[in-house]
Amino acid sequence: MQLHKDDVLDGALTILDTFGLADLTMRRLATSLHVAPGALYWHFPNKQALLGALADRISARMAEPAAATGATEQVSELAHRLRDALLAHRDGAELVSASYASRHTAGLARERLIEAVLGFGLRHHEAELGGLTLLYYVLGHTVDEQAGMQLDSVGALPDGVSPLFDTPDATARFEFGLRLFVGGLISVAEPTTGARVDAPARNG
Amino acid sequence: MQLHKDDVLDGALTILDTFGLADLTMRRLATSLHVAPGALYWHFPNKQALLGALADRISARMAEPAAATGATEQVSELAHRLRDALLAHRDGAELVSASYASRHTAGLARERLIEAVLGFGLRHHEAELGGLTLLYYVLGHTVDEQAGMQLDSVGALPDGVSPLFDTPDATARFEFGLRLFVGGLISVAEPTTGARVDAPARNG
DNA sequence: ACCTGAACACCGTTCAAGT
DNA sequence: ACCTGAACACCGTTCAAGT
Repeated sequence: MQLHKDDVLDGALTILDTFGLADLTMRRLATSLHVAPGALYWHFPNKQALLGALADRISARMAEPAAATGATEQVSELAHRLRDALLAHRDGAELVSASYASRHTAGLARERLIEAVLGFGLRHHEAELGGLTLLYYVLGHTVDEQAGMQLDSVGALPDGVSPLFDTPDATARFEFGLRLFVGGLISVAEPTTGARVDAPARNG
Repeated sequence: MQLHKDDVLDGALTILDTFGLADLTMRRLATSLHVAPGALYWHFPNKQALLGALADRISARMAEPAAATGATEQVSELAHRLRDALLAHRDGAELVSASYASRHTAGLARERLIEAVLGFGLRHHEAELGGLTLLYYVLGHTVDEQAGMQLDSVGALPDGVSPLFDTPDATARFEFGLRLFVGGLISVAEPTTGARVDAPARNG
């Protein structure tokens, strides 16, 4: 049986979900696929590239543009979609975050977020920066949230004290940052002196 | 000659600046200090703790509260101070970011940022979330910026094409995110219907 | 084209034993 | 109290050689 790129990624995702990112090693992955470690290097040039491809798979649902109509709703929809995608896999946030930092990702989420930010009436250049800012927020928040879950589940925290990471309001906390971001976008979008459709006036 | 915690951190910082985070290994560090690898484990329980202490040293200048008077100015001052501290050492952003994620840091920057956000009139709980949001932004942006610098200097990019990371306007890009954030803080701080001193009205 | 075998040059961590 | 020696159980990557 021939080994394909997708088989490798399937195996990698299984190890990730079962044992976590620290245990996702080339040797372990090779063993689980019943091949020699060197075999993986025919399909991927190195481990970073493999992890990047895995990050892209985890972020796959970011390929679709936002369905909502308003700019605020689109931003919110995409941010939630990304967070949900990251939370769907053990260490998903850490993996995708690291892949973005090392530039071994296609950057689907980034593209989509920038598109949505464009809906606030910013120019290209500023929408790019705004989209990146949102990406940093979603990744940072979700890495933190997921790290907290791990600590909780491993019992590293004193009994009953999950100070920041009670799962009930993790979503509410996430949404606060989203409102903050949207408020910022609105304030940055409108020209210093009035004259925009639905947005309030700002003083310099 | 006795080995002290601070000697270990000095050595670690030298390796970090000279060779980067990937080459900062316990064995290499031990060699540079003329001790056996095991010696390090008398001073630090494990590598993560050592890196956390190093992150705290890099962030040391965040101990001092902001000197500026306005809330906006304080946030800006602290954000710049943190970014500057991270950029002062090779892979500084990556190291501090990882240490925050793994909770092996004292969280000086976090505390200071939350304090400054409090100046916008938010309640405790919201100021904490706002401070974290700002922390995510500064870390995310600076990791990205520093990673770009690395790629540039290693010549991994086609000649003359430093698409996002021309050092000239990296600071300007950073400040755009800051304005975005401050705008968001203002919009979140003011009660839904008018009645705040210097801030504009928002429609729900 | 795709993979194995075997090596190269490393890791972090532990722990008895020394001083 | 502080450190060495030596081991344990791993890593990522390369590459001649096989099919």
